[in-house]
Amino acid sequence: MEELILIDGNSLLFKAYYATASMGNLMVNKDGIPTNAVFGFANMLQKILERNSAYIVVAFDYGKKTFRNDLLEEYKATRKETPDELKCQFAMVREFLNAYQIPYYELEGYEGDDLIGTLSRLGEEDGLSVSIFTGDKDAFQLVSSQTTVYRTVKGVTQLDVYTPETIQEKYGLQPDQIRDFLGLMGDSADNIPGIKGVGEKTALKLLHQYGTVENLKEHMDEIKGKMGEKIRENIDLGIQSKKIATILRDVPVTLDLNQARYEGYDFEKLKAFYTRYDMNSLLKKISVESRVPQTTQLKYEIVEKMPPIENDSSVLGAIYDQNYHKSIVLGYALYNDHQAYFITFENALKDQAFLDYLRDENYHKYSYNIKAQILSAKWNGIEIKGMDFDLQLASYILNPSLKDEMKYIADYYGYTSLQYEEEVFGKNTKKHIPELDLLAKHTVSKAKAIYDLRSQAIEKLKQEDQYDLYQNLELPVTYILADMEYVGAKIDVDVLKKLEVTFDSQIKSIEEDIYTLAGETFNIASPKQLGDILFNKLGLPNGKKTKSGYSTSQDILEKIEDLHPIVPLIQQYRMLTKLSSTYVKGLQEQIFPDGKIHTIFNQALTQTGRLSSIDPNLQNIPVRQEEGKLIRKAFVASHDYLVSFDYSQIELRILAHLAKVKSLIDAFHQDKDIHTHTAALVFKVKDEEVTPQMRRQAKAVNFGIIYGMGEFRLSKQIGVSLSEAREFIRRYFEEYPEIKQYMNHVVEECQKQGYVSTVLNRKRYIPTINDKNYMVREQAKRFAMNSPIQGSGADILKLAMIRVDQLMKEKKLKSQMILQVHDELIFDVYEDELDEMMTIIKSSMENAFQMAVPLKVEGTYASNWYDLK
DNA sequence: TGAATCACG
DNA sequence: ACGTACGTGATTCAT
Repeated sequence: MEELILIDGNSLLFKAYYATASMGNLMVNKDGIPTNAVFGFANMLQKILERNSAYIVVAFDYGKKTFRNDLLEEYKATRKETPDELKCQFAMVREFLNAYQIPYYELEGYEGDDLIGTLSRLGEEDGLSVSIFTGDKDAFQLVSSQTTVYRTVKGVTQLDVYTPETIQEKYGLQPDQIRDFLGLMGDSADNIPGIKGVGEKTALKLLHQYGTVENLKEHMDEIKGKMGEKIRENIDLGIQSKKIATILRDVPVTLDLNQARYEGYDFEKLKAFYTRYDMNSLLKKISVESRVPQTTQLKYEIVEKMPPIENDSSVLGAIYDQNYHKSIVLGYALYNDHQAYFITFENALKDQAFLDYLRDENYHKYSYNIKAQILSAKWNGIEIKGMDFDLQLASYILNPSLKDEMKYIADYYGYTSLQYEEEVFGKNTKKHIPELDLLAKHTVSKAKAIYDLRSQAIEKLKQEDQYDLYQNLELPVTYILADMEYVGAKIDVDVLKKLEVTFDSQIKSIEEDIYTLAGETFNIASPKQLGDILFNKLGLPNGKKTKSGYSTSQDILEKIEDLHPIVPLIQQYRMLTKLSSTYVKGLQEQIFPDGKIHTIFNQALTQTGRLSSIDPNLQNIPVRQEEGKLIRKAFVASHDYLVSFDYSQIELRILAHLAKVKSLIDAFHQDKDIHTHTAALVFKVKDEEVTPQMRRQAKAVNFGIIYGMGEFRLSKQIGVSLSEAREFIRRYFEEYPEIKQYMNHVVEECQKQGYVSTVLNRKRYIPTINDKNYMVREQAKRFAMNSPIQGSGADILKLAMIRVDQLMKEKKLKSQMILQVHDELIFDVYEDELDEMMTIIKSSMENAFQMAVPLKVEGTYASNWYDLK
């Protein structure tokens, strides 16, 4: 069925305007003309056009007076005057639509709603499926089996879908009862009275019983009590309000389908428009699009048995749950230049030829998030080999800020025919398995996108000199991570159970003490209630950081911990509940039937190239305090020993290398304690004369420098005055002048080329580096200074992982790498391989990357993680 | 859904 | 005058 798109121009323009205007600074072009509403509207239109619909029309209101004012004089009387900044954009949007060659209708005395009501009726009669885009609830009354309403939720970026089913679900009403609903409730924005005292809840109750306002009038004498009185008094207002809320469907407009057919924009006109109004992101989009051939209708087949696959293809499993270790796989899509199929998972399992194909590494397979593909298949009994192109990883390397969704990724390459996952699967409570046809179409579309975009991605990687990083670093790492996740970390659940008992009894006892000291019981976990007790009731000096009340965070509590015995108790309570809920209880819930925890390492998320770990996060298991560290006793070897190696001071070494800091490089070559060395320089004393206090302060600066810290933060961190901190930093840069030079240089580089890069040419784009806002700009500078350091650290550990893995394979060792924690690798090792593993890991890590300073590692083995120190 | 808090490197 | 150190994830409360 062909689709007719109807857009409520006024409604969307208003929404787009207020969505961004409320944030303070209005977007304007270089002549100072406000453009925010049209920009929002244009963005939304581009998204709508991705649906490749046949027909499209935009409707506008026209004239101040409509028939509704005849019914009710005060209709919309309380509306504030439209701001001038928006008024001028109504003309602008018409200009925009002309460039897009999209017709718009307006008719004196009618609102856009009424035009849409009429056009949707005409569209339905012509056998079209109709989609209405608006910000108003009123349009729900137009919904039918043929007509769907898409309503903007937040700003104009997100859309809620309304079908007869969703309206039934949400309100328990038929679409045409929406008129009665609005009539009864009234609408303060439009100044429609409704029946006083009847709100959403009551209106729905009445309609569920009486169906319409008119029928309610018939039966209103049956209604008892105050409610009955009110209804009898005001029923005529209700009936009139309904009339006003009713969208007309027979205004004198005609729908000329030939005129409404969308045949693409006028490139030159649109380019001129975007240029004039400084809408550069949109301009870029159409410039890219115009080079991409228009996608033709996707042809594919849903098969019960996969035909023989002749060429390299993209293969994509539809993984339903976010956690692919536990998820079902709904089916597989396969796409190459002359084959396009979808097979359900059930049928795939029975299709021996297809299983053989998947297992055959000689067939190259392209995909998206290979690790998830391999593991979801593996847990469900299917082996995949030869999957050697990953669009997710390639795109992440090209730009780590890209959102991890195929739709967005494809858009980045100017390939715009995909749908959002949410559109297909729904979200939150509405998440569901779509019908086979829809699922197949969506999955095959994505497989096609992978296939079509592969050469573009590879080309771009080569162009950016990042192909090596992708092919020889990230891709090997993804297979290693897949193995690590699948092997998992063995847990001794008894350790956790015992800790749970201990912690919970301590929590209980502390809880009682806190209530006694406070003189009342309250929710200690509620910062709001806690703040009230501490700062109002007990009158403690509030290190008051008002945003939505008092801050009760650790650093505030530390300042007042000696002033009242309740404070240390709260600190204890915080620590113990954190440990109990996040770790002791949380980890137990994550143990698989094999007695292990299988985390997911996200390889395409961080802005710097680090991994992240989720479900559960095994990169933040407590270690700094003894109580928390006990959790680590639960992580045990599944073979004989756990082995851990970590880099010593890797980020400072990288800084020394990148900035060519002579004094630092020398110190590292002499294997000096780097914080002591720094302290000696800054305080101008001999190494032996450095006090612990001096070393502590120097350490804070060393770290702070890596993060781009300012004097304010330093003074707070080490407890000195602002001027002392300033002097400290001055001395620091005096001793390490290359660091200052380097930092300036990185920032300048970033300002010039828009990104910073690591030792392996991993890039991070920082578009705010030239922002007009001081704060934003300063933050961008800190990103620029820190990212090459943190990112190079990530590069180096990944190199080490590849080296270790390769050596282990060469020597056919059965021990396994299981975890990575940013500068540390953890292995599950067999006793008879222990010595060899210790040697291999140490040398692999130390020799992972050649720098002006040596890389130093420290390693230990033990039977559990706690004893690895 | 977002803010506050706190766990890690 | 302003606001103040990088990168993450999980839990809880409150809207």
